[in-house]
Amino acid sequence: MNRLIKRYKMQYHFNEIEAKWQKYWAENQTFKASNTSEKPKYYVLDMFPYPSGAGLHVGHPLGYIASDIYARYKRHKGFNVLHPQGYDSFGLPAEQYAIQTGQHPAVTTETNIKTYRRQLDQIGFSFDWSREVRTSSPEYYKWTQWIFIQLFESWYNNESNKAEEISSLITVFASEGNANVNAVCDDNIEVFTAEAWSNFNQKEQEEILLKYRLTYLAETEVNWCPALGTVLANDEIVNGVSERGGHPVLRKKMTQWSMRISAYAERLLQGLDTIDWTDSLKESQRNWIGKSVGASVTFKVIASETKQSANYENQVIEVFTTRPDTIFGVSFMTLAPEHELVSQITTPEQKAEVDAYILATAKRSERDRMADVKTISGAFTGAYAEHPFSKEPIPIWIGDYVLAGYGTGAVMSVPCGDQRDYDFAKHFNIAIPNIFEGVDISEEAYAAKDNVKIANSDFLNGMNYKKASKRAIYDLEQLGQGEGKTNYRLRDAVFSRQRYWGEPFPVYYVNGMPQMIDKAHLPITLPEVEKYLPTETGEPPLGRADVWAWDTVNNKVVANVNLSAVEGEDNGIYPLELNTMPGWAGSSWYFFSYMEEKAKRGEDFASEDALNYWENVDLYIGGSEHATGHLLYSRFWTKFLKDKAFVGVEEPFKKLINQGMILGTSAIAFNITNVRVSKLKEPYKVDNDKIHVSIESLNYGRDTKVNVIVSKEILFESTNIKSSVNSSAISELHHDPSKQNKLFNEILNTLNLEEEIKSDLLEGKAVLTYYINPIRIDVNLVNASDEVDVEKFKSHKTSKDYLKALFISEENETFIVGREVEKMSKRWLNVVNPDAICEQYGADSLRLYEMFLGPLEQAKPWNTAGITGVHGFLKKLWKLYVGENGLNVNDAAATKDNLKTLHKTIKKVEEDIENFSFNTSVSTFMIAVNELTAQKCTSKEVLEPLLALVSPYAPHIAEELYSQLGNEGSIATVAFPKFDASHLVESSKNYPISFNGKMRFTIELPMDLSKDEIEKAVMTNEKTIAQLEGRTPKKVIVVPGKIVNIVG
RNA sequence: GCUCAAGUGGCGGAAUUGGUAGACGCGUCGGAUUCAAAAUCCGAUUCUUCGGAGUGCGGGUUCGAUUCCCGCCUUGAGUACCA
Repeated sequence: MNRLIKRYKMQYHFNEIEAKWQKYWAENQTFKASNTSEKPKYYVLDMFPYPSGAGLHVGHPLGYIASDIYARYKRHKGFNVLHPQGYDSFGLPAEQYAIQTGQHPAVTTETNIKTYRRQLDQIGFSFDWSREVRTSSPEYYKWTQWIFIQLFESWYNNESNKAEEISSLITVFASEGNANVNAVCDDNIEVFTAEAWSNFNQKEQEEILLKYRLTYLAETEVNWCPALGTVLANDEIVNGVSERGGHPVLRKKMTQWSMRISAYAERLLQGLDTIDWTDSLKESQRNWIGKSVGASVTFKVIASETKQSANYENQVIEVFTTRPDTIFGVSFMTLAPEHELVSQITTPEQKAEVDAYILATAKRSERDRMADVKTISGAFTGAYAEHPFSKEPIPIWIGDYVLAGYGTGAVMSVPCGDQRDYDFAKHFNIAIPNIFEGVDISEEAYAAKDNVKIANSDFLNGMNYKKASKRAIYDLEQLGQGEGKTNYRLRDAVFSRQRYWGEPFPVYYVNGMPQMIDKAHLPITLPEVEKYLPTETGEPPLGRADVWAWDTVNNKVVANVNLSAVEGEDNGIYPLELNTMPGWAGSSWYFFSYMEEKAKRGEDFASEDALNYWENVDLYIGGSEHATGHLLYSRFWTKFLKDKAFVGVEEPFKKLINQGMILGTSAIAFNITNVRVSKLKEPYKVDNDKIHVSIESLNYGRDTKVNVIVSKEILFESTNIKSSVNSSAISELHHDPSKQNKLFNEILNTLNLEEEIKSDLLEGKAVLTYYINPIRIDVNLVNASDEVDVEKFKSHKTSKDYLKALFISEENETFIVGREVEKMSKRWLNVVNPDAICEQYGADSLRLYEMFLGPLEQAKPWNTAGITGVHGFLKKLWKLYVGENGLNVNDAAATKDNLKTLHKTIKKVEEDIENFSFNTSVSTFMIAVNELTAQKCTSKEVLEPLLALVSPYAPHIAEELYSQLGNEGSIATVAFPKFDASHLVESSKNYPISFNGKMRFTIELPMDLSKDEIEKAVMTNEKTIAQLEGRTPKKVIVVPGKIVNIVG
């Protein structure tokens, strides 16, 4: 009995060990970061999760494990590490759940967070939970509201190139008007004098200031769905109706808050050069910002020679061009079919054609119009524009290759310099004037800017691109028909949402003008509502709140009944804003909040000391889907906060790594339905594995209700399907009666056919026909060899449709599924939950396996099959330290081989972590343990440092073994072992001997031989002589320490 | 269409500045142990006509190419014909 207990104690009981150390870490606050330290700082951050009701699946922790390894590694390397975690807990799913169930989103969010926390804790992350942040907690969103107010109180000064207090702008307005103000602001602001400013009433002044503020109210076009009472994103709309429910959607103007992110376009672009992000990510931000330098040019619309119409007067078309140097090459204008001028300038003769074209365009998606470059289409409006210099008439066309959403929605078309314009001109027989000296444009346009001189262009003749552009802009300015312009695609970001579960705005309205609530009264907390839907009058859910008015006398939120009912009467109580902030508000600055200890987040969102100490995030890991949303907005807010001296850094994230998606491996079985027997007109023919039949009569009378589920191999053998059936394929198959195999026989038996029909079938006078329909089987019912536990499947909750189905297994009675890699989702029954893995194999196995799957940044399929490999490794590791009779580790001197293995491992693991190549480290550990086991190593001198190497990857087992070696406390801050190259020095080398570059055999030679000595030794070797078969080599290449290559 | 990735055994994937392709793990096969199973351990495992061939395809540079260059093909992700 004692022996059994002892034996039990000596085994690797991961569940006990992991629970023990997780408790230890929590109780001892092992990973609590300090804001004062002698050590250098290092800030490792994950993109915080949205706590959904579904909980974590194995895809979520991938990035967390990687960042945790890095954080733990940095602690071993002597850094003061900040590695916090929190929740992005405002969001749509909680709200939708609330709409369905009436449960308060705060309640479901709290429940979900508990689940997430439990799941995260069981994986053993070294998070400093004392600094947790939740975007939906009032203590946190107080500061989100405060930042919003700061944006409202700021304008962007182009002279100083930063955001400044709005008061400085008011001072300028009062002293000299706005004529000399160089600000980022709305278009079309009227110039006023100081005197005019002081004569404006308060409301007029506020209206003007709003055009300058960094957050402002503006009319924005949105996709309004009246039936759902909400605004939809572009991809929520399919064919003009809502994806959910298919309700009509209309474009509607709404007054919404916007963020003047365009003010920061240039700095957001330039800042990319200073940060260590992947090129592809930087590139997508560059594309999103979309800078192009060129000119804006105004063309007057004129009547053509004969058609005179009043409509044309004073109409102009504004275009933006990056090639003002080619202005004399313009031979037509192209407007987007949606351009507002189209209806006004189209001549009666062209109206029918233009209308038809607009209608046709409206049916095409933007993606469609974009991807299809082969189909050239367009219509002539009948109207003309006047060339600004030559005064020649230029025909105005519409074409769907011009998009309304970009720039002005109009193009000056230069066919000789732009391939799309060229193709369009060719197609519609429009002139293609050549304005390039010595360039042949008979086949295609010449789009290059360099090494070409402009010709046939009046005063631009002989100039290059740069000079001609400059001159053209100068002359356009003289005419008042253009100016040099830098265009950014980046548009101001809409900041209002018609939702409940988001940050309320700290805003109330007096005479329709927004007023900010003073910082002292923040946070303005979410009011209670009885339903989370929009109001019947189309107001956002906050319109349902009864207590949602601002009392400016007592500075508190009061009941709506107190609002002045009578026009003109003012009791100091005003309506509050009904919109809430978008999801990205809270996530645009949370990384600064972590820098301060929770207890000290009162007076400021973080103290100056804390912000100065931690500066910015050293390493940020998250998904690439945030490339142009979160990662751009965070950079914007950081730059703004820097301008206002609230933080000290220009960029939030120094280094950024995207983890790849983990895909699911679906299990696919084949469902056979609609089984019929059909009489044939003439005998079937089989040709190239295809069965040709001519059916005389469908069925022998009836449709059978047989439902057959077939194992993969049986199906492939029995039918002409040769490889995997596409997951969505449904195909009708005629069964080849000559193949009287298991599938055929089993179906036949269940059909209970009359003898006559049966014999017809067997004689080939009739044919068996059925549909094959791939169905998914929950991956948790399938083992590593793709075998399904059929009995379990029949009783599983996902199988109710197949209760009466006939299962046809392989000859050996196993049931095999096909595999298909697709996105991991509930819908495909391929979700693997980390809980089950932690329970069965332990957190250390999960951590190692997620890393072992492949390179962090690549998308990869999850297949539980391989987890036994890493789990086996952990068991071997354990056995290396703990034998059946107790600890195997002693003070024995390390052998040369022991040290070689250890230092080889130190070197590789350190390199791997620095390069974020975690998958290769796991292999390295396996090799090290295999080698040390073979060497029967028991030396503490070797085995203790090995634990520090393993600790970032598999922290629980490392802690346990470290303590079993007699150490006190945690391994977490033990120094990372120092690599000593002297242990890897070899005295001989096993030289690969190649013939014409192909390795044939190896020869062991001392390392200190000279080139000639190596050549001699190799050439006199009998294997070489045998390989040469008497030939004399032309050349012998010797690279000492590397290779010998014999040519000839 | 454009941009960015990526194509290596049955599978996930290794391979330093160009120098032994397929490390490590899974799976499979064979063996040991066991009454049996689990667990564990050992061995084999790119293909091959046994000469060789081979890293998506076709060229090139080189003594030597998974790696560098040119041209293509396929897959994935993003996308906004950016004028």
